[in-house]
Amino acid sequence: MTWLNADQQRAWRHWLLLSTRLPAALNRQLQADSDLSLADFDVLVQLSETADGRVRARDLGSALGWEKSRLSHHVRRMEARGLVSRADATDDARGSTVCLTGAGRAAIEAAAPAHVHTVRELFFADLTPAQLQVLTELTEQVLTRLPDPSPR
Amino acid sequence: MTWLNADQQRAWRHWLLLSTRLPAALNRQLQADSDLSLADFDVLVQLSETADGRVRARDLGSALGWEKSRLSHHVRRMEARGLVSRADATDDARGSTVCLTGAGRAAIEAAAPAHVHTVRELFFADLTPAQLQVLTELTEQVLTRLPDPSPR
DNA sequence: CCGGTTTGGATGACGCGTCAACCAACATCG
DNA sequence: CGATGTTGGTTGACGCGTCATCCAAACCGG
Repeated sequence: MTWLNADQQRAWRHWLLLSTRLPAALNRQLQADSDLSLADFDVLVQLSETADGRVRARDLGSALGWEKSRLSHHVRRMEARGLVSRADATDDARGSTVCLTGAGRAAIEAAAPAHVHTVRELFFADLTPAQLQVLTELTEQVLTRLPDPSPR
Repeated sequence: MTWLNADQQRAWRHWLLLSTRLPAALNRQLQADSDLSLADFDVLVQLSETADGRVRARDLGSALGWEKSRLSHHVRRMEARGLVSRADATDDARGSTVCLTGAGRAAIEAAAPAHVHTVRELFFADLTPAQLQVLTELTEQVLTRLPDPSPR
């Protein structure tokens, strides 16, 4: 069996560290400043990008790359906090539609500036265009090799 | 306020996706093949790298970059499964020492080959040396800018 | 030596993410 | 039409990670 070589190990440990700490740092900032989680933010972004602030749950899930169970749990919690509401889909009696509430819209509008600022500051601040390009290629390349998350 | 430009957005979304899906994929593989989580694996690696398979809890926590509360919870769960045991530290009456059990050693030895193979396959397979170097620089660069996780 | 602070660790509560199971509404094809 | 899938969504259980809180031992200044 071949273990990773020294360079790979170094890259791998740093990657693992970064891919846990960066989201954690963003979460803390969002939570402290706006009482939202990163996942809340992602949901609100999707909803606020549509004209009427309503998205079919199925489409929301696939846009976010979430399992339907995860989406269901999360939307339930967000609904309890008044950020979104749920309605039945018009064209499919099984379906469900997630709707952005006024409070939800207010929350993301209040949260976005500071969040974007933090992302820029923590991640993009010192990245050269060359690094950015390599990063983009690299992530896309690895993502294509990942097994598709099976819709459970 | 300046939102991210198109390149940055693309890189950012891919990054976010990858930094959740790659660990998830590894977790699934480890779980399915060896009934271990990625976190279990990390703990076992640390323990198995010492001569006697014992590490002071404090040191284990800082080696992993974990909060002490997280470590405490995790070790408790691993202890319940027989992978590690706990003992009092000899030199400090407050201290606690985490010890690798026979079952723990067997578990990591059984899990390592397939796990390493998956990491290589999913992440390093098609990475060029140039990409690897940029990735290493980039992660180190960003990590230094991250606020230190306060030892709670 | 005594009082205050720091350190090492445990615990309970709570939000998050996955898995397994379930159910009702479509779809398909005999 | 009816049997047999498939799709959209929910729920419960459980492991994970953070926060807040607590406690005892160790350290440190006067």
